Amino acid sequence: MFADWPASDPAPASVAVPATDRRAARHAATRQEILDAAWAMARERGLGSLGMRELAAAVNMRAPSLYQYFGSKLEIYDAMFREGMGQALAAVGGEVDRRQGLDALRESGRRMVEFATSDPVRAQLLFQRTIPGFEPSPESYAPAVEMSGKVAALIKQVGITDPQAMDMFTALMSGLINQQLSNDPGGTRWIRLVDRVVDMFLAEMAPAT
Amino acid sequence: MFADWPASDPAPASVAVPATDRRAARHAATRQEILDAAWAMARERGLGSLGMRELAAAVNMRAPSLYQYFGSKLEIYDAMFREGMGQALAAVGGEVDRRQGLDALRESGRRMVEFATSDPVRAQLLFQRTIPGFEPSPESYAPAVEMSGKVAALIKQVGITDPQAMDMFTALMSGLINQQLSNDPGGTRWIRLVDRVVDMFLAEMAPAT
DNA sequence: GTCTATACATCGATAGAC
DNA sequence: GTCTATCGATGTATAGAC
Repeated sequence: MFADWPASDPAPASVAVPATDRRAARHAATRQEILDAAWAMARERGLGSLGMRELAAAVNMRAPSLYQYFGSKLEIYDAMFREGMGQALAAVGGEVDRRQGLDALRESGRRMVEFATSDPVRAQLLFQRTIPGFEPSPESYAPAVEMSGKVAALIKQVGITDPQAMDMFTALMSGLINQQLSNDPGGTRWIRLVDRVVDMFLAEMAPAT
Repeated sequence: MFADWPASDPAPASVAVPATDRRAARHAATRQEILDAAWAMARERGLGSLGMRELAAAVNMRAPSLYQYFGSKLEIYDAMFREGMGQALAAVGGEVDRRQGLDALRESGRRMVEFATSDPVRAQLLFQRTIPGFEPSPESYAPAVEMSGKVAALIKQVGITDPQAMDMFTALMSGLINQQLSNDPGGTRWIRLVDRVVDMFLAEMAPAT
């Protein structure tokens, strides 16, 4: 179920794909090389400081050649977003599917916070809207919708019927992530509050449980 | 106490200030005009899309003239940050000083969330670190430290001694703000959860109260 | 002192040769 | 499919008009 967004996804419709399978595979491989280099560059010099010339140099190309693989710089961001959201879905949903009830909800919270804080640049791309002009395409955003559905199902599964529960839960996790990244990057000051916050949430939502 | 960061603050040391008071006043006024135009432009086209030529045109100047008032584009961002943080301190601290106990803490939470969500661009500048190369100067950041101290005092004042209380409270407010801005800009979907979240926080921290 | 014209390096992106 | 050359736009430095 989570294999729908593999790292080596073929190119989107906006870029022409060569006819033969051989060429298509090579094209996809080069595309992935560029993406990997883009992640490395973004982590080194900041997400907003991606430069086409420098990115091209990192994969032994000149800048114009990149446009054979991506229609624009924003399309590179979109591909990164798609990749990152797929990872988020896998990280939060995968293990959680094998647990039940409160344990699963607690684990999903832990994984959400750990996933987001373990890669600040990825979190900036996925959860803040910070690149001028960039908005993820619906296809790239799809995993986020699926993940949201999974969390909603978890909440319902533990017997919480409060319609505000989902919004509160996402806000709590988002707050921990935000503070951790903003005020203690690389540390654990807010990460270690996750279990306590989830328990606080449960006490508010399902006092009987 | 909050008048220390008036909107018409004199120019920082990095830009030469004219000798006479007359000229200094005119200089400060023009500086403020530029800042106001910068806020307007940022709200219209996005914080990261501030352009020097366009900003200059908005105040009937050419781009190089702006450098008489600000040493660089990042210095404009810094002045905006300073102004915004002053407003944050005034919004959160001002009224709260006149209340006491739980009421004051609740009100500070409300005001924090309302302040941040009422101007998304300002919130992006103050609370996300999103402009490539920009970091607020210590002088501009000072109101944030003072505000943080005020909230800590509020928490202590209601009898909460838990050392994690401050981190949890800021995370809760930050999460509401984050979700509101990201997923329902202009709406109230998370804003209206503030009181409930604060109560949940109080129940966790001071069950006896 | 204030503002401008000019210039320059760099950016994302395009055209066309090979 | 990759290149060189180039375009228009950007942030910014400088020289000089008034």
